[in-house]
Amino acid sequence: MGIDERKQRVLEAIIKDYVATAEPVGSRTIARKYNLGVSPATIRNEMADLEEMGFIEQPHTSAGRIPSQLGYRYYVDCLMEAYSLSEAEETLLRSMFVEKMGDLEQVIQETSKLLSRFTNYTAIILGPTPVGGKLRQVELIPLQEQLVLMVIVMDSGVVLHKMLELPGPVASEDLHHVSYVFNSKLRGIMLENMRRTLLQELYDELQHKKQILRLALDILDYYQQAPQWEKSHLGKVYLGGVINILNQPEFRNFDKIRRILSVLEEESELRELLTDTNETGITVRIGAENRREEFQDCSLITVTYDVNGKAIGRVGLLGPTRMEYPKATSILEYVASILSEALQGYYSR
Amino acid sequence: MGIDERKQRVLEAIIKDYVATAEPVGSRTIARKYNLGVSPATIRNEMADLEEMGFIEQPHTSAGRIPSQLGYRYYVDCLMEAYSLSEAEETLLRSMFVEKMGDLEQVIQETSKLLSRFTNYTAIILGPTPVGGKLRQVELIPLQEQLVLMVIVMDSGVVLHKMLELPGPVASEDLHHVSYVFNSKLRGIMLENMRRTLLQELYDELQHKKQILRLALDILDYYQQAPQWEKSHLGKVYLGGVINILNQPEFRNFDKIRRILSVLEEESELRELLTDTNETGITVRIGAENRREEFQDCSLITVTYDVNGKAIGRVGLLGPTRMEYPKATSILEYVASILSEALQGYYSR
DNA sequence: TGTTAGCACTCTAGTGGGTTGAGTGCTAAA
DNA sequence: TTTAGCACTCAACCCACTAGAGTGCTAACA
Repeated sequence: MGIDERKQRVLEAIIKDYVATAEPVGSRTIARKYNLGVSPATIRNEMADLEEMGFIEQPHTSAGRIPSQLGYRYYVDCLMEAYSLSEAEETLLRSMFVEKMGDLEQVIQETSKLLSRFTNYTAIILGPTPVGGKLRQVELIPLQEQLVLMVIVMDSGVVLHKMLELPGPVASEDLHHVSYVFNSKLRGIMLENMRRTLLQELYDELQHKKQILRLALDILDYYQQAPQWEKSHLGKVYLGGVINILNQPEFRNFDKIRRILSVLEEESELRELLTDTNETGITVRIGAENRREEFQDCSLITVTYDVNGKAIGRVGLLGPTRMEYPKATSILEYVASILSEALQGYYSR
Repeated sequence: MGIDERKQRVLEAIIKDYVATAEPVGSRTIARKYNLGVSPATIRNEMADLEEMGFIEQPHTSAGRIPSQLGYRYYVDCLMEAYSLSEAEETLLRSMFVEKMGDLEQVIQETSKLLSRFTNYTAIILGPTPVGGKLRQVELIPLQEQLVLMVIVMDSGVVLHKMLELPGPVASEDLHHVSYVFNSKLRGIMLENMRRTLLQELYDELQHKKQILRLALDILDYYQQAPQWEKSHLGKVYLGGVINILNQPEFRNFDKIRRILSVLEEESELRELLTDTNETGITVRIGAENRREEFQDCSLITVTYDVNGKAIGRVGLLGPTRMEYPKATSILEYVASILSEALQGYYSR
């Protein structure tokens, strides 16, 4: 049994109606609201077929139908037509977008708010990952005798900082010297290759200055050891509009909300959620397609944003499976594009 | 009508029981569980008095009593005896505390998680405010021809950064020179005095180098203009255990939760919440004592943390008015003290 | 052969009455 | 002043009933 055109239109009608109302859709409703030119009885027959094929389901005998996960998937893959933002919407979005105010972090934070406000879903943005980016500058700033703040600025404008505790007191000039050597060696190197690159060259440069060599090596060791440090290599996660989850009728259930929120509270979970795909374009995860069991009833749409043609992070929208897919994807893509554009400014070309 | 000792004990019993069970407390329960040596009837009389005085109230005629806001206030001020953490608890807390891993931000973030896990309330921490602190180092890092990243490191280890767009292209050496001048002039100056101090001295230093003077002034102007920048002067807000709100039976109500979460989502609201007092010690805000109407049913306990005897931020616990005040305050104070201790390490003395 | 009207059937959600039980206030006795 | 006794109140729960939406099936129709 194939899925002919009329079945498609019935499925589409069911999805559209259910997305709009969050109520199971009956045959009469479809016949009335979406003029397919056939009677409810005929639609009932089609619905029975669609149900058998697994595209829709019935909460209980005397209720209408709701789209199944498979139904949404089919809709997203085959049926849905692209929603194109109107001129007015684009202008509005652009006008709300805060460009180049403050730093990168702020731009992204604001973007997540904007996105959630515009869609009424929850926005999740993975910030630029330092890993893969190139170093621009390293500063070692002495705070106390044995305490140094290491500030690393990436080409992308991402700023990392880490406190280093040195094994012994160090003269300020020595530290300065190490800073200088690091900088002259490191510019343009990838963060993850920092240690390797440096080790090779430090000896040449500093062999006549044992004391400083020792210090430089200590710092590198410190860098290597600290497992916490690695975390900051992964890119921060920004959330916007978590509150919107509470507005979805399907989440009017404390247990569900608790479980979803507990995932949203864990930065590492979110990062995983956004990074478990390598696709560069847009991805749509419907219900159980999300690995996390807490997101059974959620869909997550993500898209990369990029600078100089290279993807550097992901923007996501989390909502119920009953999501406005066409609109959400369009807005998401548009916002990602203006974010890319804005970030372009921060990046050296 | 005074509040004699027996009334106190009845009030205390009601509060303790209600805090533990979240159910209205009846006279029988008190007579049974808290041996005051009198019958339920006597307790009923006392309760009638307490109600008349406004310390307790009745949800409806045939229910027990619950403490009123005034009742909690009296309890916190007069009745409550300090809860002292056991050796074991202190050890456990200390062992879970992550010291000097990574940077300041991470320590505070982890502290908020620790605090919320330990108390089952929501932790809110206001990070160190750059304002009032002293500058340690300023770095101007060129990213593009007209784009400069300004990194400011405070004595406290707080790192601020801001993107500056210059009106025209600038040679890297010039920028370096400005960096150098800034640094030599600024160390030890308070952030908010930066501009004033610099203006006075820049002329002396740079009058022979018109081009660089111009640049330096532009940068200062930029700093002065940008209103967004001011925000980062205020100290970040860290949240932990938002999920715990959902576990309180009094918040099993979507409207309440939505309203509370919407406040928690706004960093500025939280900052206001924590900063609208100047008291240096512990503060307890019960119900409507919190200005925000959304927190009618919440209590917020806050305490300052400090370094070198100077308060630099606040740690707070947000829970229902039915809070375990003695335990919460003790844990909060202890955690604030180990946080202070840990931060001491970051601060130059 | 596909479509449709008609109809019996199913199941949820909502309503209203009755009961239970916890807790109270009042009164009178100890 | 305390306490036992008692009538009273009220939320919460249970249960039966109804209304209504929606279905599947059958038989007639184009």
